[in-house]
Amino acid sequence: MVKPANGSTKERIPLSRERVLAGAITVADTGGIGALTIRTLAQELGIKPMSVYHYVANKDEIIDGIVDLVYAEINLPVPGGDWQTEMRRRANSARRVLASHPWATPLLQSRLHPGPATLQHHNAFIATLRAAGFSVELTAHAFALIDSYVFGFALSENALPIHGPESVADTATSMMEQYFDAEAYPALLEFTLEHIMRPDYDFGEEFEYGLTVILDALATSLPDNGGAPPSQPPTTPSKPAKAPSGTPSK
Amino acid sequence: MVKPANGSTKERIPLSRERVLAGAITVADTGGIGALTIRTLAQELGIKPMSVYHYVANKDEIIDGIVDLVYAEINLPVPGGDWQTEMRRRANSARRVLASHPWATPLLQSRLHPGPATLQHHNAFIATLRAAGFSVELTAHAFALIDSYVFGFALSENALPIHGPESVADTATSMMEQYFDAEAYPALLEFTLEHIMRPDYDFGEEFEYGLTVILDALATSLPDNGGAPPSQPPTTPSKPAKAPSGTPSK
DNA sequence: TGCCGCGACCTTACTAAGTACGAGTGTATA
DNA sequence: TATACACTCGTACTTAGTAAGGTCGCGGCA
Repeated sequence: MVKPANGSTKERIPLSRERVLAGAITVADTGGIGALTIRTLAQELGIKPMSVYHYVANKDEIIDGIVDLVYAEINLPVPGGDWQTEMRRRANSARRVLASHPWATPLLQSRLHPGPATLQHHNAFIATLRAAGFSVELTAHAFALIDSYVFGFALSENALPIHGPESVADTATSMMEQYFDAEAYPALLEFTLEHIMRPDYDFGEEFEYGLTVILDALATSLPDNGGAPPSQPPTTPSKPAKAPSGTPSK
Repeated sequence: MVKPANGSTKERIPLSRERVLAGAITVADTGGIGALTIRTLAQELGIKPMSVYHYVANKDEIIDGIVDLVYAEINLPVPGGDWQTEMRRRANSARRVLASHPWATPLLQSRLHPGPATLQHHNAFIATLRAAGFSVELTAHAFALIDSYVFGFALSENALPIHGPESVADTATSMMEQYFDAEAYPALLEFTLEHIMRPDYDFGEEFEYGLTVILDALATSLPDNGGAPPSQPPTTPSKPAKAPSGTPSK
């Protein structure tokens, strides 16, 4: 009745949990998690809403599923490699991934049912530090510090109205305009005018600075800090001149 | 008829925007933002749903309003004071405030319509650093670094199932149990057993460590770093009392 | 061949939310 | 007393999630 896979219309790929979750990510990427409803998802998949429930128990399971898929996209650090390099690679990967799935940032940490990719990710993270000589305690410090920073940064970054220099400036302008006496906030005004609204302003560039600060600090806390000097923190000049993370690669 | 029988005197405190927002915070604190609906809010206030709309245009305005109230609760840093002390005080205050309003953390940065308390907060933050001799650029670094950390940490902390040592351990246990072969994640397992599940484990204690790392690093980046040695990063016995990176002495 | 069961997908319908519209009620002032 | 306005509420429309159960095609099996 409906249409057996005859000529004109599209071949019917059988639905699956994977297709459901992939569709959910597409919808969320396009319109935010707010746009992810069973109905929009069904539309994206070309099916009727209730069919989704053949593959997932409820919407929460969809959320858990796509969060795990996001974790799966993040580059895992490799235990045994130079830990700073690995941490830096993972951090940059995480930032990139979260930038392409902005809706995920507040969810990553808050799910109570971690999936396999999530567990594998945490496992690799911890293993990398332990293999580099971090004590359990220092690993805990590093975990909290790095991930608070990385996820917090992603949160801030994704909160920016739109990305790209010009739109930030536009937004800042209109914000300052409509919110009455900007003169009540002189420091904020100066900061906005002299920094945020500069044409070459790019908040994303701040990421490297903080990351370097954090990794260096952890390096000095390592017991066998074998003379390896910490990499230069990208001193005050804004550009962290392509941080060569001081440690020799193996 | 539901009304109390105090016919003559009008016990009824007149509704107001303030009461609406305060009620919204109460509801959100009790059951999370998910529990905040116009209907639950009306119930909390002892009124009917539509009455709310006399004081706010829509639910979004309620969210904007309560976010600004949360900012208002955070201790402002005082420009002119010792900047590390001020930053530390503000950070601890922010953490406390966010712990009492866990629903707010993902919202703080993402609102497009900052209220007066929000602007005042940012203004005080920036002014404090500028007054301490931070260049505009270093202020931007510090802003991104500190706030990413503070909000990121709050995000992680609030994501913990419940607060307090024992419940974390319980959760970790059940997580490891139900998620099949914990042996696929040996480092995670070790970490969980030897650290997370220790009876005296308290994630919150990590906060000071990271905050100190960050403030010290910023201190060394300050041009007039008047010989003041950075404070010791706390805990972690095994560490050389070495000044953190950035000292161009090398 | 005809029936059965099953997996995949769909129809209907119930409930909870946000909120538009406009009517009731009380108080202040003309 | 009449009019105006502020505040509050009743009704109803719309979009969510999802419970219950229906339909259809296919591959066994008597």
